[in-house]
Formats: sequence, structure tokens, C-alpha cells
Amino acid sequence: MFDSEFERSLFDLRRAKLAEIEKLGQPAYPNQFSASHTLPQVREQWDGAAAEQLEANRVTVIVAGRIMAIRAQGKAGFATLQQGGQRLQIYVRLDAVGDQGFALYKLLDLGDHIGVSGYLFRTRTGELTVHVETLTFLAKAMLALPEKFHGLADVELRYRQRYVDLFTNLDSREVFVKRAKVLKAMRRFFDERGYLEVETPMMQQIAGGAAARPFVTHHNALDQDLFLRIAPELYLKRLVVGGFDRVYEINRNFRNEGVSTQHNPEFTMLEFYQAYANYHDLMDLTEELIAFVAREVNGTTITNFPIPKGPRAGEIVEIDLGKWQRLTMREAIVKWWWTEAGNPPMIEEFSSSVSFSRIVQQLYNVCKREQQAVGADLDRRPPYSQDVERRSLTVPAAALSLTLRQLASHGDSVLGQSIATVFEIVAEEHLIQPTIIYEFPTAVSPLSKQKPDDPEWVERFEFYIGGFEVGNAFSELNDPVEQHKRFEQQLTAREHGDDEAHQMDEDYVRALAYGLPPTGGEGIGIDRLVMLLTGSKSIRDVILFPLMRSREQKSEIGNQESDAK
RNA sequence: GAGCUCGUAGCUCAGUAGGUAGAGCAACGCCCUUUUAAGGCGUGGGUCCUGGGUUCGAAUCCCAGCGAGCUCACCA
Repeated sequence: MFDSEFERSLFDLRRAKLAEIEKLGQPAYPNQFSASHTLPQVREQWDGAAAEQLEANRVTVIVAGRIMAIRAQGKAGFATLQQGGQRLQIYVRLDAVGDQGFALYKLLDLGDHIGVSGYLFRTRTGELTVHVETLTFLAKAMLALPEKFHGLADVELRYRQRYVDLFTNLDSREVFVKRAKVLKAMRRFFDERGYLEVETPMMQQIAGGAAARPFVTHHNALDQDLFLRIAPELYLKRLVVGGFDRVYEINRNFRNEGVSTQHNPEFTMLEFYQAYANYHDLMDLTEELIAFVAREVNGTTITNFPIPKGPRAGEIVEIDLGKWQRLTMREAIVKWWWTEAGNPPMIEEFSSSVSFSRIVQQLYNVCKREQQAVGADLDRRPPYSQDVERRSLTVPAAALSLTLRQLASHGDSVLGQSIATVFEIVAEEHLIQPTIIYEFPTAVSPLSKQKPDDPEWVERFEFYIGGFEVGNAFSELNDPVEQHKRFEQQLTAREHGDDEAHQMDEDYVRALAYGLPPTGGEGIGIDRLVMLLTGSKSIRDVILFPLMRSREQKSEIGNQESDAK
């Protein structure tokens, strides 16, 4: 518990002060305090009250809070209490609180919790202040608070000791208040539209519904391995089969992958399903939902957001969550086609691996030329921010080169994957303003329904904001025979080394065999949406306790107990 | 998994032509009855992330490790 001798001796000192406080007749750890107002209530009600008004009609309040600043001044003194994210100053003077009360005041430290009763007034400088008449000790801070002006700035400490971050950095607290509002707004949105909120298994025997590697755990009594879910999708659709036409679930998914400013191994996802709807209905619903949540949380659809990745990383852009554009994946590739690569591809060229190879080759040639122009030593890719002009071509070059080889050896079976790769390379960085990208290759969408007129493409869309994907939706594949076939294709991919390929789920296919009505379903990354709405540049800033590598624990408090006697 | 950057007092940070460490806040003592990053006088507090190496001498230079941030890869 203690990081140093400094902390250990401070702890001892505070214990001694606690003993002194008890001698004054105040319990060291009282178990209750009845306040008349919270600090936010006091501020709301009397922030506008003038000094004369408070003098004429004396207002007595009983409030509690944590001491965030304390300034003793001889036989009087001030302190600033904090509660509910707000602050209120108190004024303590010997002739008002008496010897015992003032003795207690002198034993108080930064971080202590106290209760006071007294009347409101304004100081010379006009600050609303409680003129204290009685002081009640509530709990002691046994450790030193961070520096009062800068707060806790070390990001590692802010994540590991979030409890300190939350009361020292009120901006941090505000993010999580907003996060709660996001969840509340979403529930309201779906509840009002007749969706049923449900909870499906987090521990699953087959981790399905997404392409990702799962965490494995074990049930002792059943002696059976289980997976933490990577998505609730397959269970939610079973519920639609069961007759719950509209369901949603907001809960954690777990994916055994790296961490980044947009990824945490456990993250919160909203998934919802609506019978008799298709992906076009969901596009409308998505635009409505995001704008609704933005207005509920921020009062506006405008948000200022620091772009977290890509060539414009760090740039703060104004995003209007009420204004959307829609493009097919193929249209997006054409729209953001590199001008250096010549004329953009024609739609027909996406339909065979031979013609698509030529498209990929054109992009790859640009990378080669640029690399040669910059210099042959460009094996290592310069950071985006230092070389925006060059479009930082080594990584795209590597991906494009791999794609070319795959197309050459596997032909049409990797066409879908290749198109998705090209989309990410040319288009993703441009998707700052809300954009729906629809029509995905069937090969990368094992759970989506094909377009009636073109079985190589599915009725699926993803939406992008701020340069990253926020949600994913599709018309659900409800043909059990086709679903079984898609699972088998995934198994083949798995055998070829794709350990993120979907597993076979026979029971899910059986559920479909009972008849899933035409259904649209969608998943939205809540953490990312919260980032957008709070202007946070890292997902860790919107997760209370992000995953951190474990650290050695130091001496325990129990040891200190015995030492202190 | 890779690259770049960082790690000095409880906190926020100084300190490189290599000479065994400083400031502010916090703490402790004293003064001060309208202050607010209160003020004044005084005091204590550091395995300079860890382990090696170079050197007469390392917070500083080199190597390895640990932790973190960022960028990238993977994904939502």
C-alpha cells in the first residue's frame, strides 16, 4: 500500500490526528450524516443570490464534502468542499465554532470528509460561502492528495488509481457522467420503440457472432472450457426466432487482441435486432439514434473530436452527428481513388479476381513509385504526422503486395477480402464525418443476407465517424441451408490458418431452421461513441478501469497495523 | 507483435560539454479572524524505474530488462 517512507510516516501522523479528533468527542469513523442539501443543490439554488439578500433572509444549510483546499489564517480559516463534482467554500472562525470546533478544524487535512452546518454569505470577493457554526468530522484521508493545481497528470496513475483521478480531475468525472447519459439515452430510444432489453450469456461454449479470438476460461464442476463472448449476436437472433421481435442488449464483449487508443480487450457493445426490417431500415434508425443520443447528452449534434489515427491524427475536427452520407463500399473506393493511380476502377472490374488484380496493381505501383522517389531506405515507415504528403506508403504497400499474391494464387475465393482491404487503404481515413458504407463482399460477411440480384454482395453496412468504425449492421441471413454452407466456408478458412474465422454453431443453424423472420440487426461500439461525444482521444479515457499490465504490490496495510502499536 | 518517446521527493516538474540532486505544491513547527494556485519565517523528505557496463567519477553515456504513452499491425 505504501509507496515510500513519506507515505508511511504520513499515515502514522494521520492516525495520531485521528486519535486527537476522537479526544474532541468526534468518532473517527462515524457511520452517518444527514445533510439538508448536496453541494450541487446549494449552488443551483443560491449561486445567483446577492450578498444583501443572503444577509436579509439568513439561509442555514447542512452539507458534506471532501476538503479539496484548506487555508488556515490564525483564528479563522477557509476550506473548499467538493461533492457531486462541484465545490463550495466554507469559512470557519473560532468565535463561531468554539474552541472544540476550531481545534477540530486545525486537525483537518486535504482530502478529509467533513460535514458542516451554518449560514450562507458572500465574502468580500463575492464568493458564496458557508459561515460554519458546527463542524462534524466524517472520514480522514490517510494519504497525500496530488498537487492541487495540476491534479493527477500521470496518465498511468490516472488509469490505475481512477479513484484519485475522479475526485482530482473533474473533467475526467464529467466523461463518465456523460457515458451514463449515453446509455440512458440509448435505452430510452429503444424502449420507446418497443424493444425488449435482454441479457444473453457472456460465457459461451462457442464464441460466435464476430471475427475475433476469444478468451478461454474453465468451469470446474462441469469440467468444461468456456469462452468469454466476442458478441451476443447469435443468441439475440435465437430470441427473435423465439418471438421477441425487437430485442437489444448493452453489455461487454471480450476479444483477445491488442490494445490501442480505439481498442480495449473488454468493451461495451449495443446490439439490437428488429424483425421485418432490413439494412435500409437500420440505416434510417442509426442516423436517428446517433443524433438523438448526441442531443440528449450534449444538447447538440455538433461535437469537436481529435482524430485518433491516420494522416490527420491529433487534428481537432467539428463533426455533425446529424449529417450523414451514404456510399457503397465500391463507390467509396472510386470516390477516394488515389489520383496518382490513374483512372478510378469501373464497377464491373470488382467482379472478378483477374480484373480486380489490375486495380490493386495500380495502387501498388503508386506505392512503389513514391517509395523510390523518397529513397530506397524506406523500409521503415515514417509516422503519419511527419510525412503526410507521402501518404506513408510502406504499410499499404505491404498489404497491397500480399493482396496481389493472394489474388494470383487463390483467385475469386479471396476477391471479397481483397476488396475490403482496398477499401480500408483508400477510403477509411476520409470517413471523418458520419458516413454509412454499405454493400459488403459476401466472403467477409458470414452472417449477412445476400443481395437478391447479386449473391457476391450482402445487405450489410458499417458506419464510420472520426475516421474509425463505430457500428456494423446487416439484413440477417435466415436461410439455414445457406448459413450452414457459410459456416463450412469459415471452417475451411480456419483450416487455412485464419484463427478468427467463425466456428460452426449447429444449434444456431437449428434455430434458423425453425424460422427466423426477415430481420435486421446492428452492433454499435459504445466506448467509441462516448469518445466522439466527449472529445476523448483514447478509449481508455472513457473506460473507468482500462486493462493495465499488472504491477508488483508493495507492503500491505496489515503490516502497518502491527508496526503502529 | 513492431517502431518512436518517456520514467528524478507523495504530486507537478527543473537538472546532459559526466563531478554522488533542486523548485513549487503537499507534510511538520511558528505567525496571521474575508482567503481562494492566500501570505511570512523555519524544518524534514530522494534505491534519480531495475540490473549490468564504460569511467577516477553516471540522474546524465552504452546494453539489457520492467512499466507507460504514442504510432502501426489486428479488430468494433
